[in-house]
Amino acid sequence: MKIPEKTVRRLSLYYRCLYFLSQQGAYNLSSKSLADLLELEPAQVRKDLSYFGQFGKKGKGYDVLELKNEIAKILGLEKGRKVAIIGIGNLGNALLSFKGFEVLGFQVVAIFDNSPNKIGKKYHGKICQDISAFPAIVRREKIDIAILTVPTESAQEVARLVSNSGIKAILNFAPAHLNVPKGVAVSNIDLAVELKSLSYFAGQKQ
Amino acid sequence: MKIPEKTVRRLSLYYRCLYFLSQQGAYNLSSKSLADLLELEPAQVRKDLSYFGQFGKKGKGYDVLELKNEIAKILGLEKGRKVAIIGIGNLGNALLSFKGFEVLGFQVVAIFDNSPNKIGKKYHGKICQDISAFPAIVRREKIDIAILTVPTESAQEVARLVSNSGIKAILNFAPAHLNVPKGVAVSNIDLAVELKSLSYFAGQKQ
DNA sequence: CTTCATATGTGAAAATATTCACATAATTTT
DNA sequence: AAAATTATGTGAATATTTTCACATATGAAG
Repeated sequence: MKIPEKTVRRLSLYYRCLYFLSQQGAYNLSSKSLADLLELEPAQVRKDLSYFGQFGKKGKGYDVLELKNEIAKILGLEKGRKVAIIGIGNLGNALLSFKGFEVLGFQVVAIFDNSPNKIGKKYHGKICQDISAFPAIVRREKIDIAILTVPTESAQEVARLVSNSGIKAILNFAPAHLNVPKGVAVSNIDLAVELKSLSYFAGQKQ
Repeated sequence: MKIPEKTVRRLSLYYRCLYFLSQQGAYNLSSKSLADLLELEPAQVRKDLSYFGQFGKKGKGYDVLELKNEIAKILGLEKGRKVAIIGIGNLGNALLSFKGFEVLGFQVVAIFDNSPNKIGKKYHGKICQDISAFPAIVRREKIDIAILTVPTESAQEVARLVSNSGIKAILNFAPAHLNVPKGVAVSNIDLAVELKSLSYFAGQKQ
């Protein structure tokens, strides 16, 4: 069955809540209490989960830890996804310094650039590789996700290289629409889009 | 009329395309060519624009510069939105070093933190202010948008302070759901959500 | 053991969003 | 100047997503 992308995004949010709740020692919760935390409808939570199975108990609710683990399984988090960062500029470096990857279950196994000044140098303990070695290293290291922090001009070219290397998921920070083959998922993080949307709503509301 | 949020987000994408096209000297385009650039349907483009007026010419298409300016007007970009950054850690600093704000038509007019070590110090030419001065400075500087780069634990508290100061738009980088009064727009940029969604699709596709 | 309260899972209904298809008009071609 | 081509704007149709509402099951209380 085709799962709505919004459902998948909400699963990440559910996971975050369940993670915090489990840390706080909660062991049971209802779709209503989870929904309340995220300002959603209880039915939405139940419908989202129902795409993947039956995880609750009637009259009782969900076991926090169990549901958290089920969602981790659905999202493929228990596999310990391997990530590559391409483009070691300001943003790439900032991401490298981000300690949260491990906690999230992601592992940065390789970093790439095309600048001779950077190739071979160490950044946060990792040696920057030549982007031309990308396809080989993807295969060797079994990389799952590529994070693109390259200049806008080269984003499309790099996206093609990445797709051709067999990567199925790209997180793109460049403000550009990437054309990729069917079967490759692209998420875009675009500060400009967020700010402009907010600008609209700032003018609108009230 | 209530405009779909997805429409507003697409307007930002249209704007970006139009900006590039105008730089390349293009002066006219059809809904089809704009749609092709973003892998959308032409009817989608026309419908999105139709919420705000009639900007095209039958048999001809749209004037690139004119449409770009119309969208800027719709999004409130010609007003030169004023932005504050709250939380001058790694991420806040990285954003401060981002040169793109001005190009986007946004202006960082104030930066805030609550740490005595940071208050009064200069970061990228701007003096870090005490967060407790936020409400007064918002009013004085007429700030439109607050960017939150604070730790997850304090995000909700800061969001409340920000909302109470009359801010109508928040860009939140903390991995937390913010409860804000109706009328305040929140956009979330959450690396974890993006990575987890991609993890799902990386497992799925092919 | 029976009743009451709680809460899931899910078809059906409602609400939203997208796409179709066409009347209309501008432009180009012959 | 007529015909052909192009392309908008928009109601209607379709598709998708969300919400409702209820049958069903569990646990607690009396």
